[in-house]
Amino acid sequence: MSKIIVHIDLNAFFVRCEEIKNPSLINKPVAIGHEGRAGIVSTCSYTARKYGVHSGQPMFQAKRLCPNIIIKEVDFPFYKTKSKEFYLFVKKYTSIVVMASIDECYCDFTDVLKDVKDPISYFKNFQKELFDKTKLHCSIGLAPTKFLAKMGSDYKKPDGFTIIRIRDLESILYPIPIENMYGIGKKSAPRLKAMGINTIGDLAKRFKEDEITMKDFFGVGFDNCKACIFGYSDDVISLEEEDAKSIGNSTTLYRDSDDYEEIKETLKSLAEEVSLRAKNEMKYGKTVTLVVKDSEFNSHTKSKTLSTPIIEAYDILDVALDLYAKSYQNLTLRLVGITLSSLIDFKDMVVQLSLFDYDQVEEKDKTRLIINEINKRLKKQVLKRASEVKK
DNA sequence: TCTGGGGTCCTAGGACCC
DNA sequence: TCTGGGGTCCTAGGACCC
Repeated sequence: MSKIIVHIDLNAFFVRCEEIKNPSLINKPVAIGHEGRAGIVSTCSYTARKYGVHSGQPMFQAKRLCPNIIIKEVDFPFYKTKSKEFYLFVKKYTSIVVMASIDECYCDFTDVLKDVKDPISYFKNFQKELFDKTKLHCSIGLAPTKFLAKMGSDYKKPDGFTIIRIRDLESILYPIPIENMYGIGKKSAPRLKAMGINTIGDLAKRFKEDEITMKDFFGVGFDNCKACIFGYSDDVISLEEEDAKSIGNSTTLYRDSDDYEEIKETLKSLAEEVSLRAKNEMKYGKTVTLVVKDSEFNSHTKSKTLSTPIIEAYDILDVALDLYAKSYQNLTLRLVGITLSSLIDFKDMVVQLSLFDYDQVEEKDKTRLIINEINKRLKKQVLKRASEVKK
């Protein structure tokens, strides 16, 4: 028996949130993003899309295409609140829900739909109720796998509902252009097209006829890709929280720069931000990566893995400055970023430390553990205060 | 004024150990 | 002194997604 996997996507989510805050924006061309240097469109309204505005576009281009466009700054705290409302709403329907990002989730409806005669009216009602309760719009995909459910929710927007069963692969999935397939990006799509593969159906055909070429193209992703397009890929919604693998912060400089002091100041605040987040998540990290973009927009990374995990801003900054001095002193930079990875949980750090004779632990490490504990308690207090204020 | 910022996963080469 | 194969870790880069 195949499962019933549902993918729910909140349509033009950021824009919709802004419309909820300010209903006069409804039916207007709206773009979310910032207007400064290097500003790009994060999301835009369906009205703006009619002018050719789309996400990822430089803001000045959006303004050129649509001079009346209304630009709103990203308001993450509010979007997170609405996202949480959405999650709790879905949770009332099925306990098996996992948010895949701020505006989409995967759910398992296998048990829930057992006795439902008419899933179409069931989900139409779901959409209506979601709108009544949260004022959010959504598209829904229902299928036996996560991949097909995702393709389903993308099939008709906004407010769409699409079922893709195995017997619908030919009629629904296969006509879809290859560039719209989840997992095929702007590098792979042209390469596939050059091979005469223009739709997912073409890809399926090629998988049947010429497995050798497909293995060569997809490498380790071959099995999964094949499973996706023939309808037997992953259908497990795991409720276990995945631990973050890295914590990073980057910023485009006010202007391209090779000025050591200016870059040092920027790196300092990036290191502070990374350190703060690492402390909030109770994670130490062993690897520091310095990310830069040069004035030609090429990305470069340099990383260093330490024997001792670190969390303090000055430690992170030390490594980042060292990497900078070694490799990028003479480069004019457009963007700089710092990422902390090879993360180790705070509680595992304590275990690691206790493996040593405690007297041998350096005084500064003891201090750090105490600082961390204080941060943890402070954070709890802040959250408590915040929830009290809300009430 | 050309092109953000947050991530994950994969590849490939080199160092090093057994 | 020469030979080789497996495994792990580190580093740099790149594709992709939201």
